[in-house]
Amino acid sequence: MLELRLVQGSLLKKVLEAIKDLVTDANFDCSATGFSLQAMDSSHVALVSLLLRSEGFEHYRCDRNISMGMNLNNMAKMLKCAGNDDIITLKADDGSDTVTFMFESPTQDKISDFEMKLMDVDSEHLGIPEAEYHAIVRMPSTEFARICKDLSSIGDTVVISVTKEGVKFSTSGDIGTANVVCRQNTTVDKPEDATIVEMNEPVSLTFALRYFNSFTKGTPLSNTVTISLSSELPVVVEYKIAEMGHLRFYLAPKIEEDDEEK
Amino acid sequence: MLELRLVQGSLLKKVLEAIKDLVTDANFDCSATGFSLQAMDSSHVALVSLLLRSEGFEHYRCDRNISMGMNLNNMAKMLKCAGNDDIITLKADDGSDTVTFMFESPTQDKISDFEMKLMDVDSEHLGIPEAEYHAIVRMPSTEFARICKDLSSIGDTVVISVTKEGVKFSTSGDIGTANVVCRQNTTVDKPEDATIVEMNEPVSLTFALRYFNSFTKGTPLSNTVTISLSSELPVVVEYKIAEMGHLRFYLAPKIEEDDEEK
DNA sequence: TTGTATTGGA
DNA sequence: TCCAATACAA
Repeated sequence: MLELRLVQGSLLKKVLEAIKDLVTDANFDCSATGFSLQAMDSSHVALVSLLLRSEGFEHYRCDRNISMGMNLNNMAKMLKCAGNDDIITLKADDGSDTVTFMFESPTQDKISDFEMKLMDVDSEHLGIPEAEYHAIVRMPSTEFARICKDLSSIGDTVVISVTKEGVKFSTSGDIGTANVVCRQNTTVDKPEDATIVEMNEPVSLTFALRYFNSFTKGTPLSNTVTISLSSELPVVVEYKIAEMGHLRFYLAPKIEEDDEEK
Repeated sequence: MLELRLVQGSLLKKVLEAIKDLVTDANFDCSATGFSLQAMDSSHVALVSLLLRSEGFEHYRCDRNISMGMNLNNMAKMLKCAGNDDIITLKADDGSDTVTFMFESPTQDKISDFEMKLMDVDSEHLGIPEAEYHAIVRMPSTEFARICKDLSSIGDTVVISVTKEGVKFSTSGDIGTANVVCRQNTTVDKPEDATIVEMNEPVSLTFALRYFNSFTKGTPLSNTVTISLSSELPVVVEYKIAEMGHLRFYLAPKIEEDDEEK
């Protein structure tokens, strides 16, 4: 028996909007610790990792560990039927091959339940080692999204270079080249507007922009985004989910010697 | 060496949005006087004329007259990467075949530079004689845009008739006919809401509506539009650019005896 | 709450 | 290619 009651149901809606374009099918893993997901994107290049800790739920009952395979597009379709202020309760009976989403309007005047078939999804649960990163950049999530979108109108790849002074995003394409420099900047009115660079070693890595533009679908989840970089390691783009956990995206850098795939 | 610093960068963004659909490639001409462009539309029927006077720039350095050929779609793409509050600086070194757009965010925390290749563009710099017009109509630019859009759902051509009382826009098509009359009207709260008709002689001219619907892309540049008409002369549709200059569109009237081109 | 920007559809 | 509906920002 599984029953998870999430008062701020919009969080789950946003999470699905953020990952459904990247991952089509995935297993949600429930344990006493929380509700989590780990999946490769459909092209098997990027990794998505979601954690919603049990403490973040108003009610969290998970009798035994369970893994539920879902089609994320279908799940997103159902969650779209929940109001943004609705309380969402996720239920599954032991041994059932379905999951039920219940939506309660704030006034309790409208109660909906949507039942969705579960599916078998191959899961390769990759252990992600905790790593020390050469550089960690925190910046407003909207600004990061804007930069990724702008640069992708010029080129296909982005070079992210971090120095003490700040972080530089560069690209080049047929019509020209572009560089966007964000200076470290902590003297802002609101702390979420700050751009903070923690750097142990300068680092400069190249990535495919199209994945970044998928990652930035996570923007509605948090005002800030954290980008962790080390040479040779996948970059981590993390959106904190208030009081509950995080949504993280991992993407391996392009190696210089790589030819452009076309 | 060329360096033009425009504090209100959104102006340049709007200018490019206004002309990029009409003209694909054009030469920007820089002289001590200002930054200007003159180009025929791709079907060689309408003429676009832009002037941004040097006094309107915060900093204007143009060592020698220079003509820079640009693909306006590519230039618009790059300018879209500037924030609306950004300061835009346009730079070109002597003899260089590229131009650089620099965008500074208001807080100076984000500095971007975009480099674009220049191109050779055939330019036929037509002298546009200053003319006396039979009638000059000034009206709210949004109203003019609305009329052009509305009429183009009925017919392909518009007859603009100016009398002392006001201006009439007429069209007819398969499904019927339409007349929109705007009366001279200066008793309004805001001066930009006025419709003013200066008329020496009544005039009635016919134009292809599709060009007018391109011209009205200039609407964001100014609250008012000025339409200058004389029989036998191209109409001038002018959007003033505050403190800097203007964007003008010229279109020859259809002659009554003309068959419909199709 | 309004106006604007973006996205999806015709 | 253009327009409408929607989502977002001011």
